[in-house]
Amino acid sequence: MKNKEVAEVFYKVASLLEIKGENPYRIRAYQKAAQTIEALTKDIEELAKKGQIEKLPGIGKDLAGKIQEILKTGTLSLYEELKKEIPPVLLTFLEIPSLGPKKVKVLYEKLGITSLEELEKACLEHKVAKLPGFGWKTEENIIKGIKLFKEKLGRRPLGEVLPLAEEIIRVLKKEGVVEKIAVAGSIRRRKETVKDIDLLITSSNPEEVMKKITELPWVEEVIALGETKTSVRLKTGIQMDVRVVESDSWGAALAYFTGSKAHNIRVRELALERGLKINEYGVFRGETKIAGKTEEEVYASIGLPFIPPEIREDWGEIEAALQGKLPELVSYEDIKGDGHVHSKYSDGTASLEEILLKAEKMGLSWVAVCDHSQGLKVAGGVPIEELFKKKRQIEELNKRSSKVKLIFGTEVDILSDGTLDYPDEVLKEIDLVIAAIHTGFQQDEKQITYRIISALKHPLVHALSHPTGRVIGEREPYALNLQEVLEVASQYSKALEINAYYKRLDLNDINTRAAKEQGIPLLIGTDAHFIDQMEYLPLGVAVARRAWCEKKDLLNTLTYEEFLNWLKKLRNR
DNA sequence: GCCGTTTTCGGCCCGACTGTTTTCAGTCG
Repeated sequence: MKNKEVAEVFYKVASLLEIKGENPYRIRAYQKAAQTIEALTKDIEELAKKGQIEKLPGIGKDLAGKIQEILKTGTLSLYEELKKEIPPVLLTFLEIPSLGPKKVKVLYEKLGITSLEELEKACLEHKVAKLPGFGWKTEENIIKGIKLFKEKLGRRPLGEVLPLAEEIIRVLKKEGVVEKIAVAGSIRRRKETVKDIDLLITSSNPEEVMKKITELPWVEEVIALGETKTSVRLKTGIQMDVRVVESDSWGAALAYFTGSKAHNIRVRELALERGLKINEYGVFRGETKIAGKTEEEVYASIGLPFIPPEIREDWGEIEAALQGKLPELVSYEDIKGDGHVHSKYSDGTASLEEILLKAEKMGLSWVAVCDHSQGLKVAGGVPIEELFKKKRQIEELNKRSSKVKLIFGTEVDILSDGTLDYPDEVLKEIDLVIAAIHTGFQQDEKQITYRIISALKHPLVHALSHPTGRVIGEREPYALNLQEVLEVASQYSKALEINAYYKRLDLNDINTRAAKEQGIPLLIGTDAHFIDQMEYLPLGVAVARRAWCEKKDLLNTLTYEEFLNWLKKLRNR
């Protein structure tokens, strides 16, 4: 899949054109195309071969040609030309808060700055403040911005920020100054990483709310303080933006601040076609406000059904909504089991009893205990004799437990030659066999793909755990031909895991959607090594929802008996 | 650079806040 590479070139071209001061709509065209390509569930090379790229939204003759060029030559002549004009290091400047394309251009042209160090030095020597459009305040902000950038305070995993946002909401509710309060932005859309916390509030006393916000114990610094909008930086480094609106505008504001930007643009364009104007205050025909109190009302005003936040990405939801073909997304309430947790038998910290108890508290009816296999010594892989002790203990516990059942499973290691870490006569005694790669990450694409495909074809294997091996912000996916893996999984009806651990979320949203489109069964597993990590289950559901999954797409929605049946039937195929 | 039952040219989403200027550009979401 070259999709990511092609999108990356377009994003960079867009940014370079921005610094150059090009036509903003031309820039948007590149950004829009990059987004479209990034979100494709099909291989761009395949589409190109079939001559179908020009059918993609926002991609015309010119961009189609440029995609062909990238696929053919590995780069783009326009991009190479632009790099000669504008040093690509300036692209990193754009990530510094308070610096945008216009200011970066001035810094480069007037002071010849081409590195972060030079920029910092120029600020300290007060050369920057003297530039047109700059001042001492801007200079200060750039110095601060460089510091933040160096600390790499970019996007954080959702699983890290969501609990903080929820805690802040709890505290504000307790203070009693807010009427309605909700989180918006990419957190509400449940994107796997988020840049900031967006809070939306209604209150009869906005000033009081703003004051309370700036006084919260998590706040490090106040960035902006206005009548309806306040931005603060929290001690963890993340930014929080708060908007206070009239309750009459709640729905319009919530829709507006939930985004995504691309989704909002499409919604507004639709509104314009219908002679309406949408902003964060409401939907207007001329001067008359015709909607805004609820999100449902806002969507209805332009003839659309309510679109769930998780799929507001302009990945086809507008078209689906117009045709009445929106999916009925799976919900957390549909989930009956966790497909992958670890116990003390391997490197987990919880006993089987504790897992059972936790599952009951969470309202689950089954949990698959999939410990590591014998060879994975660093993760306390379970020797064969121990395995059967575990099996007996699970049977005992299941007899006594009526509400929750444990499933005897393993996360068997796929060895570097593609064979499995338990012999077949052992594997066939295990009710759920999930295969995974834990070693040899450096192997080339051919070998890793071969290993995974061999495992998927193995008649005793049910599923593949954390299929791409990525760890958010820490480790890239291993070299893998995912397209081939999907084809084999589909052909053999094997399940792919949505690993719900907050740093993995693997498969991710786009890949999950590709799997779903090929009819591949999906299994959410928290991969919990500590008992509380089972609470990451909703993050897995969020990935599934972002991938347009319905109840039928997830094995987790099956009852205990139904799931056991599925496991058995797969082996009898 | 894309796009089209008002169109093949002239549009292209919308507003808050800051900082630098004295009426608005730049940044951000």
